[in-house]
Amino acid sequence: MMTKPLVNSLPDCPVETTVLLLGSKWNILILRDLLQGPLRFTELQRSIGSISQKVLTSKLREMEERGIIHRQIFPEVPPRVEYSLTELGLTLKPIIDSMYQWGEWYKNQISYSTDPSFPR
Amino acid sequence: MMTKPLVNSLPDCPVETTVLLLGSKWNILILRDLLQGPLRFTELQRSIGSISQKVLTSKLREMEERGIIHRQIFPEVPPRVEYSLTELGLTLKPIIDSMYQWGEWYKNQISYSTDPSFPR
DNA sequence: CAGCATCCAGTCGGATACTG
DNA sequence: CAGTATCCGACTGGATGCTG
Repeated sequence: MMTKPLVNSLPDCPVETTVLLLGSKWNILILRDLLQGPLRFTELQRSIGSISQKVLTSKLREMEERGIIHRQIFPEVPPRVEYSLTELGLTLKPIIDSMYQWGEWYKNQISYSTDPSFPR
Repeated sequence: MMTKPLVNSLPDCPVETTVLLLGSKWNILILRDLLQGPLRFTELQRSIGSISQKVLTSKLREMEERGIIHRQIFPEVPPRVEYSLTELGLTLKPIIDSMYQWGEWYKNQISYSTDPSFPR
């Protein structure tokens, strides 16, 4: 299951390690979408919403190298490629979940506090 | 407690909202360190380890604007400034915790799998 | 469809010098 | 100590055109 590590020597701090492996905001959004199940390239691009083809490709390659996602090629015409999470990728679910929960809570706070009928 | 929102309209997706508010890797490391208690500017810079003064300043201002951290100035000579988490900042703890746990687990996996005596 | 190659603007972030 | 100001190189990421 485990492929090559991110760098030769990981940071001492576990949080820093995680941040390093997660990478950018794009990687997190890809992760979020693939947690719902496998997706094709174009589907992923659409579900993320605003990512360019070039960036999506490079982030997918990066995550594949790190053993987070799996790339399945179906030799058809037209070509079909499906991306899915590896076992390792799935282990990141709790992090995405905690982000989801916080984001939901935060958005509620915001909408309450900007609601004119918000109690004082 | 709640200050001005990050943007006028937050993304629909809670995960994306969280990612946006967290910002960069630097913000996360600042958060990690301030979860241990208030720190002065130089202490923070040292505990993060490799951040330049310019970046640290800008990230602190950004997080202050978003209501995540509090900046306390003590009118002394030499000047003293302490940074701490706000109530809102503290609510992010579960996210950092989940990152910590995952990172720790991951580092263990790596070290086992590269250990020559790793059982087959 | 799922890319790769190229160009190019904008941002990030380090280094350095200076200040209340 | 805790910054601000400036310069500048490196990286990020969008747009466009082409391909198996």
